[in-house]
Amino acid sequence: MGIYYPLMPRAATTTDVFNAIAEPRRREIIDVLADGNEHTVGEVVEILRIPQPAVSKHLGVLRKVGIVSVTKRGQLRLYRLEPKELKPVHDWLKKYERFWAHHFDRIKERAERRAADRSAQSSRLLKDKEK
Amino acid sequence: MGIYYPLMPRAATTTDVFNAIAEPRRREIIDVLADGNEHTVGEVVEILRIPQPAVSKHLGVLRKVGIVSVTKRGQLRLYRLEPKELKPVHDWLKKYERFWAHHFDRIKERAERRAADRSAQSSRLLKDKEK
DNA sequence: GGCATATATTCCTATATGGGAATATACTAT
DNA sequence: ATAGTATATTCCCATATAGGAATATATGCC
Repeated sequence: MGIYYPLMPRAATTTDVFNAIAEPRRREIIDVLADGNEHTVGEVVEILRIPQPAVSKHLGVLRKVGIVSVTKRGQLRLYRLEPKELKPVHDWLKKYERFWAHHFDRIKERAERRAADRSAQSSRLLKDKEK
Repeated sequence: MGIYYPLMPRAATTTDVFNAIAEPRRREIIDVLADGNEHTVGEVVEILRIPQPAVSKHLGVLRKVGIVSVTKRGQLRLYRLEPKELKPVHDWLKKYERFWAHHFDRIKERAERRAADRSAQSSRLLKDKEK
């Protein structure tokens, strides 16, 4: 008896692309595959100087999420980037692009004006507050 | 005695922007702040229907990373998005944009593919040499 | 002062790491 | 078969959650 409380600890790295690319080494691996060609585990190991088991594990995470695909050739595993899987991240960021893309447009200007107004107002409100 | 082996478990969510935005609820919070205006914790709570302590904690993470800034006004905390902090993610993704952005630009794609082939070839040559 | 409101913090716990070391598996060549 | 190479998997463990509940810390109002 008793109520079942479903806990939600930190999400698995294989949950989605956002979690998968949070790990720096995985981003490095992705960067190695960025040329669009297939690369063996050994190549990644040699380029990044990361222990082979670590590379295999990270590639496993990327594969589960779909960011990379694998092809067997003999004893080799040829990993290839599936860049379209990164698009959701880019799409989410699209909304914020404008904030740093155009430094001279009205957005920043308006934000600064608002901040100035509020600053004046809150100084007034918060005046004689001391303890 | 024995050697001290520094372990490196999963990085903290406050390590960098990539880790901070891996959590879906934090992205939702960011989206609420996306209008560029200041929002109180209560507003976020009401909009997203997330328990207040959870919102405060998530905002704390975002603040540590610098994605949001806070201003006190009375008992209120006014949170504001600092979108420029998201730029590193966008910059990293820039490299992959071409894979989904220009589906009709065959010329550019082929040129890049050829360049990639060349680079891969020289990598392989280098590797064989070391062996 | 006394009380309500807004927000932050603490305590708890199940879960998921990422790295190292060792081992297993699969394939190749002789 | 035997040995060697390429890659994956397993075991172990210190660390960091995210959520819920309860509590603490302001601050505002009368």
